[in-house]
Amino acid sequence: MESMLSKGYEPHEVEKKWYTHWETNGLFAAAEKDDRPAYSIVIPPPNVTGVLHMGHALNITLQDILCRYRRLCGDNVLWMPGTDHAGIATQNVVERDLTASGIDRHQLGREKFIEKVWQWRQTYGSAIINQLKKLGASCDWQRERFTMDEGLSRAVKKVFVQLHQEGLIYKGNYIINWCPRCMTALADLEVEHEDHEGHLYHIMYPVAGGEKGPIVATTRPETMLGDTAVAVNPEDSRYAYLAGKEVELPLTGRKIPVISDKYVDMAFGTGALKITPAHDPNDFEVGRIHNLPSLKVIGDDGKMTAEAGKYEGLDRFECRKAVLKDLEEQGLLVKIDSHDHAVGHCYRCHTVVEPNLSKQWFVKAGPLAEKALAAVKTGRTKIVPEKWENDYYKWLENIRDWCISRQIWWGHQIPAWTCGQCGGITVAEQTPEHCSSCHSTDLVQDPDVLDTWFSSALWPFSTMGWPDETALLKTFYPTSVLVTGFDILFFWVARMMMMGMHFMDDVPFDDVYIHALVRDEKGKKMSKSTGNVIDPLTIIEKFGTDSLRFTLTAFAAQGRDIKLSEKRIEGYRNFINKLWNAARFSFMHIKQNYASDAFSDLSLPDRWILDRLKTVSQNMAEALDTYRFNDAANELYQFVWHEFCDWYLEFIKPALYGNKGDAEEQSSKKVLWRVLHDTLILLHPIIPFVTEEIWHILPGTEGSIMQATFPSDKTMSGQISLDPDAVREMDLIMAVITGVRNIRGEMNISPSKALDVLVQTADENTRNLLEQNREFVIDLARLDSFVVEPVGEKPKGTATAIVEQAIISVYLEGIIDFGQEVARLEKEIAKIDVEIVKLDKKLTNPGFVNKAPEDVVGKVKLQHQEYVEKKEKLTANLDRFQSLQAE
RNA sequence: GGGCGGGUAGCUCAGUUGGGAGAGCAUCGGCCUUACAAGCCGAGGGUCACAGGUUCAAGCCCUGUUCCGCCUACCA
Repeated sequence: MESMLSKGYEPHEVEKKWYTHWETNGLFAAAEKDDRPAYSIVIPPPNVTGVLHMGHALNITLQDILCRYRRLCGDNVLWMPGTDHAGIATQNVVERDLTASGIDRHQLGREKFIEKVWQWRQTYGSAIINQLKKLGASCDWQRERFTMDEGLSRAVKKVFVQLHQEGLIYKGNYIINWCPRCMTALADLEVEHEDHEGHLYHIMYPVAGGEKGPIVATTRPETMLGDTAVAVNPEDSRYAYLAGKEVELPLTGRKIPVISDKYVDMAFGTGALKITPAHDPNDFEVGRIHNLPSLKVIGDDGKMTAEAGKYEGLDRFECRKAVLKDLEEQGLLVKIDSHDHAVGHCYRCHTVVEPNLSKQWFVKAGPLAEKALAAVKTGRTKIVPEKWENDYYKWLENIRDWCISRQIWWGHQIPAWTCGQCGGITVAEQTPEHCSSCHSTDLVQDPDVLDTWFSSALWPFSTMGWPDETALLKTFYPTSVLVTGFDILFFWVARMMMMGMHFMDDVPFDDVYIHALVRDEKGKKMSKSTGNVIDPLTIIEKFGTDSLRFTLTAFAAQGRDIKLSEKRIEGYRNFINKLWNAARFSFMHIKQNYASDAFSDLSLPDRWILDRLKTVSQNMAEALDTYRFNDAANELYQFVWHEFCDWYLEFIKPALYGNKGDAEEQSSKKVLWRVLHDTLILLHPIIPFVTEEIWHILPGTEGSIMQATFPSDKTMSGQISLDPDAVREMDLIMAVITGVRNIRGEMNISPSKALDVLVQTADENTRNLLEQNREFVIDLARLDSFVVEPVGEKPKGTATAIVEQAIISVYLEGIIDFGQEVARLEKEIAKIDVEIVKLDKKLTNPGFVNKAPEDVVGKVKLQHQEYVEKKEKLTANLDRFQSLQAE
């Protein structure tokens, strides 16, 4: 069989084979009702038009690890998959496609356009899903959902109607963020602020009659055309003379009042503030209080309106230039200061957002936020790492109403109808026949659609069939954990909490695990425009999925971003290959099923590796239970490579080759089978493909490794117990071997040259231990002779290493120049001296000896003594060498 | 403006109640030892950003400084 196994692991065929196998055999399927404990995760639905990026890869890998792990633990696992309709993003994509063929969506009309988008989804919507599958995602694909599905749309309507009835959704005229390119309103969250070096323009507004008046300061001079007042602080003596007067608004000929409001900061700018209620949220508020008219001078298309007079039709930024030029000509532009300020951009197309007066729908967020806040404060839902809880609190405590209407076509159309007769609004789940106010049938549905995040907020329960009371909800809601990046903590997590508490009367998830962002090797956010993206699919093509998964897992430390480079992935690809080869080697010797064989005649390495296996299993479980993914990965890496491969396999080779007698051969084969078997299961959640492949070659396994049982006290059934004696004893044996190897390496002695070694120690236990395991030492240190004796005559012409109490002497006569050994010993002694000085300082400090806990003092004393003894032995040797040299 | 995170080996980062500074990669030396050169054996390398403080003891706790990153905000 081993001849069938290639020398290097080749992932591609293996991955395809097993993914198909898992899926067609229903191994990802959750049971709606079941006696097993339920474990559930809803996927953060990727945009239906999206392409897989590293963020997804990390996010999916971590969820898949948890799901596979919980299945191995015997849970009934539901991983609910699906996609998000991503209103603005998707509409933009399809529009761009139309534009390419010279069509405007308005030519097409709403219905045709939406049809086009559905077609688009039909064609490309499965792309992202297939990419998730390439990552090995073990989602229950039979249950895949889409936010525009019939069922989910029903949930959206029901939520909208109920919130409206409860007064938590309202329509009103307010300042909102407007993207002139997407031609839609945006929520506050959807605006990305960037610091810009801008200017603060000081403009003189003459008092009526042309005399000098107040000077206002603004960063957006074009908005002056929409000013309806100038405000000053009532306590500002500089402007007292203006109270109640009017000033002339330059370039317009309009007269506007000077009003007093203590909102104005006397210290900022000139202390006189222009008021533009239609284009600034603060001004809007001031205008409301003072009953000022609102004048909209910037249109929804970003061009100046008729209200802007001669500037009509100019782009807003062109208009800024024109206004400044005209003001300058009239001598009214007093001064220009440079001024840094934040400018809002659309998070979808990066156009500068315009605050605009507009009639929109809003969610009254306060009451919903309270419950969401309490759920985390009381610990009902735990956010991991905990530090994110603060951000969560802060945002919810200062939450503002949420603008949910979007002026696009792709999305859930708002279930509200305006009456052509009385103007009343009827909100209903089903298309109403009559106006709820005047009973007219002249009804037109609101053309706007809802914010995509409105429907994603319902995801944890809408995907499970809500508003019906389904078995799925009963079994799996609340979900066990939500795994996501911090960038959507507010967008999505907080809103799911609000909706979950309000409509399900319970949190949507017990835990929230917030993972890092994946960046490039320089720490920059990966983006297409910067061209620094590492494409997961390319990586998979090159290194295989398991390599990518293991890399991401090993770097998924809590609270820090992941800087990824190909070099790293290559390193973990080597690990996969190492595992593959260890298995290949094992299968040269394991030809039968040892599953039910009791252990007997265990050698020291056997006992040791079983102890390590058990410890690692426990650590692995603990790490995954607390979302310390990197710890889990590193623990396994260390164990597999540096304990199992580097030591255990080397130790048992002679036994496997039959050089140690039948009993030890059988014993080691049984243990090898068990360790390989359990290690594969431990690794499977992180690297599912290679483990499944090896699993099927391992004699005695049945079915998929997905159906195996995670190693625990139960499965180890008392056969494998912690064995601290074995660990201690092995540490000594390994130290002796390393001591000899060290001398060999430092002295440049060829590895093929077998050495003669003498170990002297007064400790009888150590002598017995070394005698009992002498074959191991001889094999791994490559010795010709190995003598163990009580301390006696010091040998001549040897290099020395000290392990615990034992003096290891390697005969060098005829091999090496003794001067080299002198240098080596001096170096070694110098190192020990540093340690002794450090420990001396502690022990001569009365504060330490008196105040430190006894065990700590004891430990230091012991350590000190050990170093001193070691030094004495090395020094004695050094002396002999020096005298030898002198001869 | 407010808040948060970070600064540990050449690089990327671990370091969970304060008690012997770690890993991977890179570097250097030696090896085709019949699972693996995507490998094996060994070695070197750190004033834990800086300055104070608490403590017998600080990478870890406190204060300040500095640099970097991010989030958030209606001072025009």
